[in-house]
Amino acid sequence: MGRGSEGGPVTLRGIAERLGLDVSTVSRVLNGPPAERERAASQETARRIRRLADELGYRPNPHAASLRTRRSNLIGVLFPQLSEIVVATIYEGIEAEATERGLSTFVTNTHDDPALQRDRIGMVLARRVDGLIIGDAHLDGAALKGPELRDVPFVLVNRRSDLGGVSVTCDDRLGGRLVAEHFLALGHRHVAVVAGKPFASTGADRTAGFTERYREAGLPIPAERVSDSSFDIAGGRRAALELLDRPDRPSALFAVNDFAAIGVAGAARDLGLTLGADLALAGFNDTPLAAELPVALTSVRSPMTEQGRCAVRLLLRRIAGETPESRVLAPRLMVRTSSGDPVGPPLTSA
Amino acid sequence: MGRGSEGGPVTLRGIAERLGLDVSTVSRVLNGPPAERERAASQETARRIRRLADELGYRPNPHAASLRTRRSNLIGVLFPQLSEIVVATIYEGIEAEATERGLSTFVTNTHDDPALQRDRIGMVLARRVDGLIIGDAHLDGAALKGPELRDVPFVLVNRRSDLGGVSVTCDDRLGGRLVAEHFLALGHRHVAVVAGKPFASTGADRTAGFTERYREAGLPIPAERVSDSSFDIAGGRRAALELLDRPDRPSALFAVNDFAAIGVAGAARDLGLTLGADLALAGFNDTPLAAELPVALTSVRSPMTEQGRCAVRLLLRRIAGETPESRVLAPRLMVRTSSGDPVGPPLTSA
DNA sequence: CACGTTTGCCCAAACGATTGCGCCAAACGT
DNA sequence: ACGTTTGGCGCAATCGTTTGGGCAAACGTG
Repeated sequence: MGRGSEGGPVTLRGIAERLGLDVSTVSRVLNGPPAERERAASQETARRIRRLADELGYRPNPHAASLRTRRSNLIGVLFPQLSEIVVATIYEGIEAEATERGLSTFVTNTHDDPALQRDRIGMVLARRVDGLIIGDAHLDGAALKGPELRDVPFVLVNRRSDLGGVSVTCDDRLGGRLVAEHFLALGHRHVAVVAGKPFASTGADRTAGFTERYREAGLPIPAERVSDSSFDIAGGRRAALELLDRPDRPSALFAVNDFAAIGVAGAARDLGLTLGADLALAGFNDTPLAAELPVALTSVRSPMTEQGRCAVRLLLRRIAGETPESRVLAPRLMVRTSSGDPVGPPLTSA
Repeated sequence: MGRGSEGGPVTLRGIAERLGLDVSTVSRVLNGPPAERERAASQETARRIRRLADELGYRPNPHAASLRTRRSNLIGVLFPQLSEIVVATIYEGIEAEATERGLSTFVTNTHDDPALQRDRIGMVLARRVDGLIIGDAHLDGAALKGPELRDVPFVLVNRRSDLGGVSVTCDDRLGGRLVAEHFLALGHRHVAVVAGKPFASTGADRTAGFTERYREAGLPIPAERVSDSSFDIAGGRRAALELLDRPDRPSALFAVNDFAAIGVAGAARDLGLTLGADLALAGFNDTPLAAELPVALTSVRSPMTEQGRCAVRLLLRRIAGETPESRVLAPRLMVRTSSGDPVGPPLTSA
């Protein structure tokens, strides 16, 4: 960018002047909607414009355009923590789809702190984004109620909210059921859940699906067998110690997240339990790590990149004024060594 | 944003009109540099302006400002892949520091593909960023030579380039030496390296530091004991199989990255080797995972968040026209179970 | 040949801020 | 009493686009 061998800056005006044309003509040819690009000038003129623009390396100034059109082609993306691989992977999908569609993204971490959530929403709105993708929603939708979001399109991703709003999520409830089904088939009667944070629909729904299925099988899971936790290794470890270090130890454990599951695995090892033999374990998300762990981890695969891409597509439709349906993507159970062999006859009541 | 109970849009002009003032006055009071904020209006007027701005929820339009000032307060950030935790963590540092300083970031993945790198540099420049943080540099600096970067400030992070340019990195060479030192102290004569991609200074320098130290100790490492790899689990596994599945198996292995190390661990397991006993292993980056693995991984801790923050600070100085020194942050060796006990007398020639 | 209709362009007004300059009145110095 | 500051503002140009109107010439039609 800069000036093209003098003759004025490389802007529409610069080009227009060199060519003895008006900026409007140049604008229409270079940046106009396809229809206008054709009709705006003669073949010959259009060619000259495009050639010069090319030579000078013209790039439309997005600030000027946004100022005029009130459209920034920018979207804001909120996540609790980008260094979590699940989140990072979803974001990769978002970024890929956004780039393909000519959008740029601002992404920011809110650490699940409601104050930060509001704050960052304010920041991205101040940047005049066209819409938001919210990946850190809490079930109560606290940060979503603010007046700022009244008339800005947004979609939720990964986590839904009880407040409603367009969202794209994995079918977490079904994912939980799949694990329950698997454990039931293996004959596990006493099971427990490392449930994640209660404000996150991911953990809550996975837990709900799992317990629901066990209830249906006539084996309701007592409350003390469901332990909240953070979604990281340390959280899984803590919860596991609580659940496992007691006489009536469950024979199978469902961690709603692979990292929590890794923590569980660590705790199990510390307690002298062998995964797959003394304890069946399943995680969620089928992180690249899962299959590579010393004892390969049974996990529910959820389409993360696709979730991100989908969120962008839905957001674009929202921006266009539509109100698309929320999307729920199908999970798939990946059975591996950690869930071990049957410990008894199948308990599936179906 | 919108209109504040009618009376015009919430812009400087809107506010000025309601107050019977000129936009310039309002601008200076609200957005001017601290010095002007004081002198621009009387205490009383300033108060009225600020009150109304507050009531209406005024937010300066960044597009308008950028158009005028040619300063966008935007920076572009390039990384190979954000779903890699090392990268994601560095980015967290960048994002935090940037936000604190009123900057927003565009971050994008280039997958170490030179074509994509150029492409994305073009994209962020088209967005008129004030500067770039480049986290995907190749040693040959291929993507850095383009004319686009001639007059845009940038700093490298994580990886340096042979072309020079301001960078902030971990002292990777020293990190490699630390591991070598450790292995030597444990008496390992036959060692090997999972070296990462040769175009990344991280892997190259860590490998160089390691081999250098062994050479100094009079135990040069033959070339076939240094195996290139990708930085992920699969890469580590492949390289490890190549290095370990042979009669003259090394007794210690240095993987230049924790994920590669995890891959190595997997391969070792498959070969029936016990980490810490049959094979000493060290990784790099001290990922949160390292300490939590079934066999806790010895790893070199590198200050990742700090690297990100530092990059932003350096970039700001570059933008201000200075030419700060590159920074090299100190690594620290975290010894854990995976490197095991001594296998012989110390070999340290020092 | 008169009369619509394209074609091919130009005019000019936005969009919302920033900033050098100028102006007027009151306060001040001598 | 008369310049000179200084405080407190306003004027107006500018950044680079977009876009609804025009307007003349060329063209098609009857």
